[in-house]
Amino acid sequence: MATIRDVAKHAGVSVATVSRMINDAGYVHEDTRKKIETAIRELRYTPNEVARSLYKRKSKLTGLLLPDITNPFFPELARGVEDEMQANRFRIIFGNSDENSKKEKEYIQTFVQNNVVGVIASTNHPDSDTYRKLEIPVVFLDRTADNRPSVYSDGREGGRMAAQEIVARGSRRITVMQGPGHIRPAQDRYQGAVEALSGSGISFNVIQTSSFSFTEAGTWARELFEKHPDTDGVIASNDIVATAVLHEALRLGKKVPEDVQIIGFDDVPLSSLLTPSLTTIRQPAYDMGKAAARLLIQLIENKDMTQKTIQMPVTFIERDTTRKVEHYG
Amino acid sequence: MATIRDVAKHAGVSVATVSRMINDAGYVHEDTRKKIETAIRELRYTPNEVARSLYKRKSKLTGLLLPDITNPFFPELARGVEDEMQANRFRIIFGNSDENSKKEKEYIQTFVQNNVVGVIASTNHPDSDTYRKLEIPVVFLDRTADNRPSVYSDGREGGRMAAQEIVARGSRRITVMQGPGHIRPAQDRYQGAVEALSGSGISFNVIQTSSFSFTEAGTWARELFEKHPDTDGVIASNDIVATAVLHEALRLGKKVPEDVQIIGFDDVPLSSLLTPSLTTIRQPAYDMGKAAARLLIQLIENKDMTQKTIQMPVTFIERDTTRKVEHYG
DNA sequence: TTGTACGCGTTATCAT
DNA sequence: ATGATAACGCGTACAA
Repeated sequence: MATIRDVAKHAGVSVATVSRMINDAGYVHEDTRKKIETAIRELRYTPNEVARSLYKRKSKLTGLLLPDITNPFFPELARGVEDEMQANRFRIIFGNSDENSKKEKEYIQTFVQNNVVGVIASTNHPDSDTYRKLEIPVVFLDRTADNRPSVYSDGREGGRMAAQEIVARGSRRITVMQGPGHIRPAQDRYQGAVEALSGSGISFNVIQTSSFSFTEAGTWARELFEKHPDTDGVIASNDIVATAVLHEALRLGKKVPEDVQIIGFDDVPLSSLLTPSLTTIRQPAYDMGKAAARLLIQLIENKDMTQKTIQMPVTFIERDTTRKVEHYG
Repeated sequence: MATIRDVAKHAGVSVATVSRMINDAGYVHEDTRKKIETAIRELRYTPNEVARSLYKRKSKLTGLLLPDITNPFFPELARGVEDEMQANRFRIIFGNSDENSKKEKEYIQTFVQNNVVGVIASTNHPDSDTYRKLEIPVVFLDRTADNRPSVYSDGREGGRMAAQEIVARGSRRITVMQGPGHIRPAQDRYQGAVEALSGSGISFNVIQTSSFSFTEAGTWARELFEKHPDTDGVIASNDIVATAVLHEALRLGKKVPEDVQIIGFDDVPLSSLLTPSLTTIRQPAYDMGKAAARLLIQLIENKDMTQKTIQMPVTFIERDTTRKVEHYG
């Protein structure tokens, strides 16, 4: 790899001049500029970002920490982040945390060891020292903490929405699937649903689940219909679980949505391709990712912002696992 | 951030001693070791990887370039890579290429500017200068190039398999969906299928598709049944397209697998959750990712390997979009 | 067993 | 308009 020295020698000037020209800081004569340009081209010189980073104590690197890229909600988020970063010439060091604090900590540590200028993280412990003590901007994505930069959607409202819509469509023996206890957004949705259901005076059952994995989802779906065979409405903690429930319901010969209605959460891409297609509460994942990246970049550049937390709207996506209503409410 | 200097001062020794202790290279007295350990703890010192990287001309950073993390096949790959890298304390700079050479080139360039020690890439142009001129090891993932390190599965054999299985199960008016022309694995599958079909003397139609996106998949599914309404067997270019075809077939009131059989490719996680669940040709994506990372790490450490290309087996996953047979062949 | 000093590739300061 | 040089934080000869 050619260095700035090589370029300087090749062009017959000093490294200082080359540096000035590259960063166009300070004067450099048109003629020397040309010479340097040629040298750069001929030697295929590109600045060493590591040396830059060492001197300036900041890089064009950014850290992205997500629970599990294998959960279909996160690729959308990640892509939104990446597109925005890429457009602004930032690069991303990526890691999966598995919602595990130790792993998070390790990642965050190596992020700072590599001089990243900012971090986007989806964590359940935004208030832990891991983040509190960080001297670079952090944006929490799909998670919140009071008064700290974050981009998330209103899970509670989403849960309420799901409950209202399923009740409005006639379900009366509802089962709510409560997502993993340690995952905040899952609990928000759950509470929203419970809130709305309690308010409406309709009784409901709860099935507790402990992960969002594809393989386990089937187990809970089976448990659901074993314990509560007369369920006529399921509010799932996300689309994966909803998909498993749908699959199981059909396997048991139930008609969806006639016998049982199902509402998911997230609106991951596959939801519309199921048969029947899945009614769900949509989070605008891609846009959330983009917004988070944009916010982080602003934080990196300005250091102070007025609008630090962005709550994105959730929307009811009516498809075929719920019945139609004319109008209600 | 504390530097090695701070630690040295705090412990009353020289930076060299601290360095030696950290990397345990050379002697260091037990007493001084203790003092240094305390200093490190108290100052919360962690080595600056950037300075390390600059001096050693190599980092613990690795580049991962995938077409689109939003395509459900890739998260599995990525996770495999990440798990293996993480276990070996390597970090990943991640980018989406969109199968676009310019983007690829930009990413690869910034990878080297950041001193990455190796690259894993899923590209259609492994022979381009972008990769040929790289001075660090590259492993091609889900793609191949003669004699260069790569991890992929036998798409051609997979295509053949799909054709044989669908024929063995009685389809006689088959439509093959030909994936995007510029994506190698898609063409391999296609050719494998065509090969087997031609060999069996069974006629077939072809529908050309130009991406693997969720949104467009539906369009081709519709086109398929408009142009070839009597199709009784579909070999899709991947599970996304297959899912769209399934969805469309059901929408048209066709019975699957009685009226039309469908075979996908990849075995992405959702396939088993569809109703009917999708018969497909499985690629062991997670393991492929792991294998690629393992191979890259060996390349980074050894520089010469005997076994440079790893072909993973594809397997026929019989589920419910195909009919049952007792035995055949 | 420990310390001094140089170099990794840049940028920025200060002369010239 | 340009050049010499210190500094960024670390690892390693080499000297002590």
